Amino acid sequence: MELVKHLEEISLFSGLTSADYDELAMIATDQEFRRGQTIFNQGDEGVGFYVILNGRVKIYKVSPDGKEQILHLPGPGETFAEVAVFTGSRYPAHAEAADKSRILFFPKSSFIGLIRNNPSLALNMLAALSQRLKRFSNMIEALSLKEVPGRLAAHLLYLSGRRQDAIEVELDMAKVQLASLLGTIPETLSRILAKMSKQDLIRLNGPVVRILDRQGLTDLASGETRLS
Amino acid sequence: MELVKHLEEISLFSGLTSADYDELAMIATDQEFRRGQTIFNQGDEGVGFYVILNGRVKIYKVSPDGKEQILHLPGPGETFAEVAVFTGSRYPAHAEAADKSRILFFPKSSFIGLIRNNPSLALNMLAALSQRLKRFSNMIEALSLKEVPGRLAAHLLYLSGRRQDAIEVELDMAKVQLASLLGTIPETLSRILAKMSKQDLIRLNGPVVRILDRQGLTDLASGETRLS
DNA sequence: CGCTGCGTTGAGCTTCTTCAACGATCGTGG
DNA sequence: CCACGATCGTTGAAGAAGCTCAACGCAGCG
Repeated sequence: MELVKHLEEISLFSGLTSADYDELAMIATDQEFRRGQTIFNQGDEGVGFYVILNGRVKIYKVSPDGKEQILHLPGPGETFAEVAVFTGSRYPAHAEAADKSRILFFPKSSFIGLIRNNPSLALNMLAALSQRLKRFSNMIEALSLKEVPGRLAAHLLYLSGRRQDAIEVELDMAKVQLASLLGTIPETLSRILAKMSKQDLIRLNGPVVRILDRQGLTDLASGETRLS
Repeated sequence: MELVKHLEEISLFSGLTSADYDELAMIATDQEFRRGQTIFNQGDEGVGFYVILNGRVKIYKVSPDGKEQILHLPGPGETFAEVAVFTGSRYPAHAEAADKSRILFFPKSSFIGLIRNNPSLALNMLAALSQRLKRFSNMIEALSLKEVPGRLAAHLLYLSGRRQDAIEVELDMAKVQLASLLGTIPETLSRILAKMSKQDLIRLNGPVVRILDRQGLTDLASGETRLS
C-alpha cells in the first residue's frame, strides 16, 4: 500500500511496527484541498485529526471584525487538530489550506483504539502535544511581554536556526501571514522591517532577509534593546 | 498508605487500579512549599512533574524588565510541568507557590515507565494536555484579538460559570495577579473595573463582583462592543 | 507602630492600529 | 497575448489603547 510509505516518514508514527502501519493505513482517508479551502471551522464537531503529506495548513482564530491570529502553520509531516481527539468536543480554531495540500484524516475513535494498544504511539503523541504547548507558551510570552520588533527579531532568529553563521533567511510565508502569526498587521510589520533595515540589523530583499547584526536582533528579541 | 487516598481524587489518575495507585505512591515524593517559594525556574533541568494536593501555584514567564505573565494558576487536584516529562528538556517557565502548598512530585523516568504500561493513564494525560492546549489557544486569541476590557469580561463570565443566574463572583486571586493573568498591569485593570462599574455592567465590592448586565459583558467579551 | 504589599487615580507618552492612497505582481479570462 | 482584478506590500497622517511614572490611602502583620 502506498500510504504506508508516507506514514513511515511521519515522526508521530516513528517506532511503530509494520502491523501498526497497516492498521493506520486502514483507518486513514486521503484528502486533497486546494489553496484557500476550508478544512474545518471553529466550533465544528471534532471528528478526528490530520497529518499533512504535502502543502501547508493555517490554523487560526478570528475576531468579530475579521482580524486573524494564526496559531500554527504546520507543513509536511506535521499534524493538527489532535486536541479534538482527546477532548471529545469541538474544534477550538479554524483550519484552512494555505497551499494546495494532500492530507490524511484519522477518525477519532479508531485512533484512540490504536493508542490504547500502542504505548509508543501514545508517548509520541504526548511528546507532540508537549512540544506544541511549549510553543504556545512562548507565543503567549511574546504577545504579552514583547513588542512587535522583539517578536519579529525572535522569529527571524528562529528561522535562521541556531547556526551562528546563517546569514540569509527566507520568510516562508507571505508577510500578511507573518504579521498575523506575530499578532500584528501588515502595515506595522512593514514599518518595522524598514526600520530594522535602516539600522543595519538586516538587509531586505523580497522574501529573503540577510542578517547583518545577529547580536542586535538577539538583544531586541530578549527585550534588552529598543528599536528607536 | 495515606497518599493513595489523595491520589484517588486526582482526575489525572482516575480509572486506575489500586495496584497502579500503589505504584504511583511509590515514586511520588511529598513536598511542602511556603507562600512565595520558588518551585523551579525557567531553564532548570526538567526532572519531573507535580500534582497539587492543596494550595496554588503560579506558572509564569518574566520579561527582562521584570513584568510577569501568568500562564496558568493550578489549584488542588491539578497538575503542572507535565511538559517536562515528555520533551526531555528544560522547564519553559517559572513556578512559584502562590499559597502555602502541599505538592506531590513525580520523577520523569519512573512516570514514563508507568505510562508505558498503562493506557488509561496515557489517555488521561493526553486529555489533560489537550485541555491545556485549548486554554492556551484561547489565551493567545484573547491577547491578540481582544482588548483588556474584553479579556476581563471573558474572565468574569468564565468565573461565573455558565449559569445565567450567577450574580456574584469572587475574584479568586489578588488583582495584581489577575492583571498579570490577563496580560496587563494593575493600573489598567483598576481603571477598567471602575469604568465597568460606572456603566452598570458590574458592581464592585472588594474581591466580590456582582454581575449586573450579563449581556453587556458577553458583548464586550466577544468584541462586539467597546467600553467607551 | 512602622513597614510592606495592595489598590486607586492622574498626567504624559509610546506603541500600535486605523484609514487612505498608491505601486507592483500575478493569475486568469477575454 | 493583453488587460483586468485581486492580492500584496509600502508609506503617511491621525487617533486610540494601554503603559510608565508618581503620589497617596489602606490594610495586615511582624
